[in-house]
Amino acid sequence: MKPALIRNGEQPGESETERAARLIRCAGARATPARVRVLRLLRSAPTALSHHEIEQSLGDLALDRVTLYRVLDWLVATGLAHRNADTRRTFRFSAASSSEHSAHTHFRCDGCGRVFCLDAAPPPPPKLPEGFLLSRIELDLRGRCAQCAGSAQ
Amino acid sequence: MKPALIRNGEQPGESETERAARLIRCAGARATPARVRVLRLLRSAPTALSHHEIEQSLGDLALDRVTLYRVLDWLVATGLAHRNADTRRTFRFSAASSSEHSAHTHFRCDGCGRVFCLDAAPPPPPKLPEGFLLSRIELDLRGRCAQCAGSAQ
DNA sequence: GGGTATCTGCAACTCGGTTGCAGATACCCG
DNA sequence: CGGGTATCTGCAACCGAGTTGCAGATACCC
Ligand SMILES: [Mn+2]
Ligand SMILES: [Mn+2]
Ligand SMILES: [Zn+2]
Ligand SMILES: [Zn+2]
Repeated sequence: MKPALIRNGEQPGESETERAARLIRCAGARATPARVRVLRLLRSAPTALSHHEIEQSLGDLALDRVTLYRVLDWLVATGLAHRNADTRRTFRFSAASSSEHSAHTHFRCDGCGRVFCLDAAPPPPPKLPEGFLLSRIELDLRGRCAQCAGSAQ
Repeated sequence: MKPALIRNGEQPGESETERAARLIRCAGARATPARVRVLRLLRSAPTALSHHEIEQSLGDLALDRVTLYRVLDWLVATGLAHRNADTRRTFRFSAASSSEHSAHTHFRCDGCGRVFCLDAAPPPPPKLPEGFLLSRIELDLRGRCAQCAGSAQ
């Protein structure tokens, strides 16, 4: 609708869609509807989303299954998103935020498999065996989320 | 070969095989060769093992694929082993040791996917959102193991 | 607007894990 | 020690998440 006259850099007045498109072009790729929709969704999600949840959330705007996988892979490869396997061994994706890049705290629900990002203080880096290279510290809490703890056992 | 005269409790002179069999019977199940072999292997492994690695390690004593899955599931259900998904979304299994039951530190290699158990100090329990139930704290270090850091990038 | 490298959609595939069921066997009991 | 039975094993078929190859579409440079 509204023509995007902006080219680059922070734009306080831009919509979330415009912002997602700009981030994608800055990463050196075409701002296709598929990429824009997925990145916008990830950036507004409160928890890390699975491929299936993303498909659901896109509703009638849904992409082909494979295209969604490729979009997600590309977002991860460029660093615009993170990927990790949840307790049920499916990948979950979250938008990379500038504040979070080396340490992070997650709560993983053993009931529903969801992953919640918590703003807890990252633990101090420990000593590693000789030759090991550390790139990321994650504090991983496991148990049951409020919803799953409330219902059955 | 040697008849197992022991019934229960710690037995300093017993072999690793006898010890595994006793642990299984104490958990209320039959000490079948399949269970004994797998538990013995897990208890002697320095890292958490994948289903495939276990199959390989058993060599000519290998079980049916499905039986191995069921043995592993049973070990996890009784608490004799732990299961977690590695960075490549495959499950890895490790013997439960008495010293480790609520907090644990792992190093996950992004190169080969292996999981190393480290004896690092467990972080202090953080505060959770209302209604969340905590069962396990795990400090999760990610990067490259000595072997993978040594070779290609 | 047109040309082209990039992207999308479809079909077919791989891989880790699960389910159902019929035949084997560890262990309880005498 | 055997025999009976609940438990365990092996096979075949299945499932869902993720990947690959390729032909047709399209964002973006000009
Ligand atoms: Mn996160
Ligand atoms: Mn461990
Ligand atoms: Zn839950
Ligand atoms: Zn490695």
